[in-house]
Amino acid sequence: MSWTEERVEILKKMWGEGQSASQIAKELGGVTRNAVIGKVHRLGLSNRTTGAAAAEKPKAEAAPEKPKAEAKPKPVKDAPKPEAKPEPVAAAEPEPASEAPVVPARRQIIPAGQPLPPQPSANEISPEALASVREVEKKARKLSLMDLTERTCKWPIGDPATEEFWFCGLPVQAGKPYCEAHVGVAFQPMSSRRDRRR
DNA sequence: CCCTGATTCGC
DNA sequence: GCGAATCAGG
Repeated sequence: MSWTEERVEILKKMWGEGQSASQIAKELGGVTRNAVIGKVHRLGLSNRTTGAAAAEKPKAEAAPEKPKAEAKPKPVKDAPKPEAKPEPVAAAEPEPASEAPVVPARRQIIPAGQPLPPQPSANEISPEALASVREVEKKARKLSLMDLTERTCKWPIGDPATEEFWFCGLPVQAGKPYCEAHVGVAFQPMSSRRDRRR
């Protein structure tokens, strides 16, 4: 495979979207992530960070010193990875944009945007699934956030505010973000939409 | 061990 | 220009 304009366009687009080199390579096919990264660099569109420092590396090269790699200024902060998430946010306020003259005595608004983990609300989940979940949690690999990958169950266990918190980490079910047991409770049969009495 | 990007260097 | 090998790191 060669870098046709078309393929380069895809590369640029995906890289711009924050896709990883491996993902791009997968998409393009016929190339490895190394090839993608190499191309990215040759195209000069590496630093994906926003206001990344541009000018740098005033490194002087003249001394026949050791070709040992040194000085690797990498201010690149980890960009938030938009992984597959249950998208919690929903309410979209038009916001008249008019500023409030006086701050209300109290704010009754609870800070929204809570990435509340999809905890199994003790709803009507098949007792079977619940059982397997409890079982699975015993076997959880107890992975930290860093250890999560595309193929590790991302089901949170415990309270994030305590030491008692980790992720399941078992092998995920193809495609899904969770292991089989957790997929069972995460994606409900769509039947339990009991209308709440009001 | 899984993954990420960065760099080097023979081709 | 290309990309495998390697490096450095989460």
